[in-house]
Amino acid sequence: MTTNETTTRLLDAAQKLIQERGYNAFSYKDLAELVGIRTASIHYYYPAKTDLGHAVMDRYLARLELALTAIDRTARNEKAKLRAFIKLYRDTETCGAICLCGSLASDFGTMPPSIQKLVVAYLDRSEAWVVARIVSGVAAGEFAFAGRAAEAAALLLSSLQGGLLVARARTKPALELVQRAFFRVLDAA
Amino acid sequence: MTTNETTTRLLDAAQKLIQERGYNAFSYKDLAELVGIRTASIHYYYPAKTDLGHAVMDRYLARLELALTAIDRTARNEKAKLRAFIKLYRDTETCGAICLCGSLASDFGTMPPSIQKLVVAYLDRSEAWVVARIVSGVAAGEFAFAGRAAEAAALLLSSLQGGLLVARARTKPALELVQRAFFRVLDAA
DNA sequence: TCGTACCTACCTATACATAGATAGAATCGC
DNA sequence: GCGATTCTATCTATGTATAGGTAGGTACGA
Repeated sequence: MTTNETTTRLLDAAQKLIQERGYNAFSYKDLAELVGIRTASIHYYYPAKTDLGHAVMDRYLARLELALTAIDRTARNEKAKLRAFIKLYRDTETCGAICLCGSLASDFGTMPPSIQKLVVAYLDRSEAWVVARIVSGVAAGEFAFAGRAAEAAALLLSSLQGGLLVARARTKPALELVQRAFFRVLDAA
Repeated sequence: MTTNETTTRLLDAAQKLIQERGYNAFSYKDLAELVGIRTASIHYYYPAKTDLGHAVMDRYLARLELALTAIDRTARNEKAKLRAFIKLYRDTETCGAICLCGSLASDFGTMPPSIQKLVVAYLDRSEAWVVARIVSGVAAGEFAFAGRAAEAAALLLSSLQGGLLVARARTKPALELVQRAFFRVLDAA
């Protein structure tokens, strides 16, 4: 197997494990079994577990950027953009997973600072993007929302993260309801 | 020390550790150091770690019931009740902690079924209570909210759980904004 | 003197990690 | 173009720390 293939499979499997079980609840053994190599071989690519966690989060952040760019390019208005953003979370919900960032945020205190920074960056970036969409949507007369954009953005981000958490525990979707209620906020004066 | 004192201190410390680090990220050693006894002594009270987790969550659920009863008794209207409910989470936020239930939900897949059931019970109970408050508030003409109560309840619960997660990672309060935005939903027609 | 509340000492399993080996691919000097 | 060398990707074997858990002992108050 080439380095590239193996690292991709390692990152994929690690991300899956973190989202399903949490960073502190998976071991190199679990990961090795999933990928089909020995634990020692994982250390060849990622000397320490934190290196692996860092790489997973790094890629996740890069993918967020790609996704936001794609949404900005294709969606025809701000509401459609926000809907597409929410869809990213709803797809995660369908898999019975939570957001990688939410999972790491929940283990936040036990994470090395380098990973903490990436988690914060992910949240900050998401929030800034949502705020921009709302501000722009209000300016365009698309939303009647009269409050501060930061309020609505905090509500959306929090409820998406929390919605995944709640939905997984109860094996009952939450984000459809969350989405509906959220757009009421924006549409109401 | 009496059994009662020690169990209380064990439960307090365990809850703190779960809320701050997560169930899989604390050990009997950590707990023993916090309480000032030996790890073996913890086994005297809680033979297995799952017994301890179960007991912590059990108490948390009982306390929720007490809190809801107290709120129902003292708050003068539905809006005040919801505000008091949110205050429970805002107090947690102040401590830099997340909800015990949210922490366990994040480790959900690795938890024994007996604890999973308690987590689900906590969420179900909270949701049912919030739904009842909204329905009642709408009936009393206190809220203009025209949607399904389940929508707003899902939004509130999710955003409270997620808000704690997000706030802790960024050491920047989120629930005040969440609260403001949430009441816009109820107050808008 | 009996049970409660703790202790010391220990066990087994597993975690992350390192050392050193090897088969095969790639590269370099001549 | 070919042998020597070096690199890649993986292995086995092992180390060290820590996890949860057990066995059996002890001090002390009712």
